[in-house]
Amino acid sequence: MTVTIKDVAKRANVAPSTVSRVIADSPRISEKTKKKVREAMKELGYHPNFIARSLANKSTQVIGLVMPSSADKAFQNPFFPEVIRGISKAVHDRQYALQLSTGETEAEIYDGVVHMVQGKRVDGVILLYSRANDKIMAYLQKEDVPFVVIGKPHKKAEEITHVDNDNVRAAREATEYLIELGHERIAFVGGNVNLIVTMDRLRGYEKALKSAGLAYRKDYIVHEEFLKEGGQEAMKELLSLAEPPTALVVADDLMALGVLNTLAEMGLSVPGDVSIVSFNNVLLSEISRPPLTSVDINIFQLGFEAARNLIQQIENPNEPIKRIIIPHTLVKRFSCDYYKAPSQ
Amino acid sequence: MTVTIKDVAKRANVAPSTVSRVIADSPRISEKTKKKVREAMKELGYHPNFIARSLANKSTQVIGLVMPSSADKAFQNPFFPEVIRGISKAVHDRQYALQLSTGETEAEIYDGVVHMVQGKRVDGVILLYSRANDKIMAYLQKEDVPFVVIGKPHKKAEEITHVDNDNVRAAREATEYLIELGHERIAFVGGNVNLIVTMDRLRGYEKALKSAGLAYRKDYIVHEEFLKEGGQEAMKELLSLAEPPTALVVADDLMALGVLNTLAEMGLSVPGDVSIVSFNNVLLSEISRPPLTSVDINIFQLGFEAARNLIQQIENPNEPIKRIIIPHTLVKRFSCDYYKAPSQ
DNA sequence: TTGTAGGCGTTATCAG
DNA sequence: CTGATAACGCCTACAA
Repeated sequence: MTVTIKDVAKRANVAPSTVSRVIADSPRISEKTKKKVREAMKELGYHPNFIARSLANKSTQVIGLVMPSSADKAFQNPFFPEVIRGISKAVHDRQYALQLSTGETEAEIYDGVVHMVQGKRVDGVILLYSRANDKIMAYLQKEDVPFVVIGKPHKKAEEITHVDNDNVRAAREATEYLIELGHERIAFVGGNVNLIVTMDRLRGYEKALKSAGLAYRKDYIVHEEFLKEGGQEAMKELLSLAEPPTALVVADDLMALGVLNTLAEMGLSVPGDVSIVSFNNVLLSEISRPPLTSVDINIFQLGFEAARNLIQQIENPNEPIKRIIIPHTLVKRFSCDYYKAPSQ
Repeated sequence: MTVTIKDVAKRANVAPSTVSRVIADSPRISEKTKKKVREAMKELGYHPNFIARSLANKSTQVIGLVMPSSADKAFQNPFFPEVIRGISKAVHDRQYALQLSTGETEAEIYDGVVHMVQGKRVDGVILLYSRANDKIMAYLQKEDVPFVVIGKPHKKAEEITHVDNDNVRAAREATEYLIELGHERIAFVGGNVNLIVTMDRLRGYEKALKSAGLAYRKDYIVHEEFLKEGGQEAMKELLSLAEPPTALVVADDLMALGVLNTLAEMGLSVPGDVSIVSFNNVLLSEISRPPLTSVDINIFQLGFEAARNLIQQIENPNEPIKRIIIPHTLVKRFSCDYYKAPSQ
């Protein structure tokens, strides 16, 4: 039925092993036979069987991708298509394939990962998120599976290859930008508290306040997820304080969109009444109203480097642990303005 | 190194084939030996090797997913995470894995698909989009690979299993809703003209106009992609007509978001000056300003059914061709209002 | 009910 | 430079 290496071998009057070598483009085969074999392959319409190769090789040329729980609204974040685009790019040239984790709940996803790892379906794994006490990460580490995480591991970051932004600095700079504009009452609107990226950005925000000599107020820190039902409450509370903030540092663009709309509903204008700076600089930030000032974290690059380094790690077992920091830049649009003292 | 079926066999004092049968839960093995073998598996930490199984079986339990070109902004559409969520759900229970097509350009993606099909890496394929003259679809058909498309195939739809909405009807109903509100000057803002879904929705729009006795005007049809640089131009032109439309049927929520912002920039209010109804009802439509009236097309279900049917097709070779229509419903929010004659 | 043996399509190790 | 031959880990007749 399917044409195999043997058929090609017969057709070209050589041994199967020779055909195999031609496929691998071994330098120890004469150009003449190579040509002969290649012709036979063409004529028969031969295509190597990856599965058989994998079995013999103990290498699948497949990389597993682990997304956060799809039950989570975070799944809808445009961050993911974009990292995947980067990963896909890096992976395509080197002939690797991508396999996606499946399942809705955390438990299901965990099982899925165990399955694809134990079943030897993948050579390595990329974790597309990083949060505190992640079972999957612990598992991968225990099993000594090649993997890289996008984001900073919660613990033992120096033992795990990861690709990240300097989120502390990014957040500090974003906050400093607002300070430069004259704002003194700046609030922080974070996402899921378990995500390391949230923690880091919060720390950067803190640092900026501190070095500017501004007070760090607990009531200025909000961690609701604005995309959830009723998530607007915390936002409303924040702006009903006796001394409401005049500027917000928002965890990411999708959340910023939610914030933008809550503000509009409350009759507050951006950047007129409140300035906003957010993160990620996805498509959304351009087409929002007003277009968002956002920290571009080079999502594509995050994915690209993660994949590139994972492949290196797979192909070279004693590749050292690495920490790769992708640069960021503040993209100024129209969601920030100078602080204006309220006209009494 | 790795523990195989043989190791388990020795440990349990049975033949490898017996172990194999236990894995498959063959009814022709006594409960007693089953238990014995299972204990041995546990003790040794055995996990079946999927690759080896695939080779022997000629079945990989993997489904390939083909996304549109990631060079395309369409890639950022929240439609995709959501279909994938549905697919993932359907696939997880039945122990199938998902493989993603890689590559940026169309040519790269085509190559990728050929690779994964010829390399026997997948048992079947789901096409996550449908457009006119798609090389990939033609290829899959020619090679007789089990596949299903999400959306309606351009040609020979009766020969290809597909999962779709009745987009013609959906668009007609959406348009009729605007007509009921008193609108007579209704424009259509479509996405990529090559996508079948765009064509169908345009047809539905046309039908609604026709049966309401309203004129179908060419200058009311716009097909720019609003997410592109300069895509707002067509929009502006549309609204600068001598008789500008008072309502818009917009291809999908993401585009609607862009339209919303272009309108705001032009100083037009929604739904005050212009009413908008769009499609897909993704998260975005809830958090946009105003929240969008949108046709819910049950994206999750589209993915779920596609996967379910593909698996049936894979496991039962003479499964008939099917056309599955997922129901839709108009979700009314705040982007539509009654037509108000302009105060002279 | 269970064991034996051959095969799935490649690659790798030896010879030559 | 090329050819046998034995794996890779599992499945499935066919036997027993």
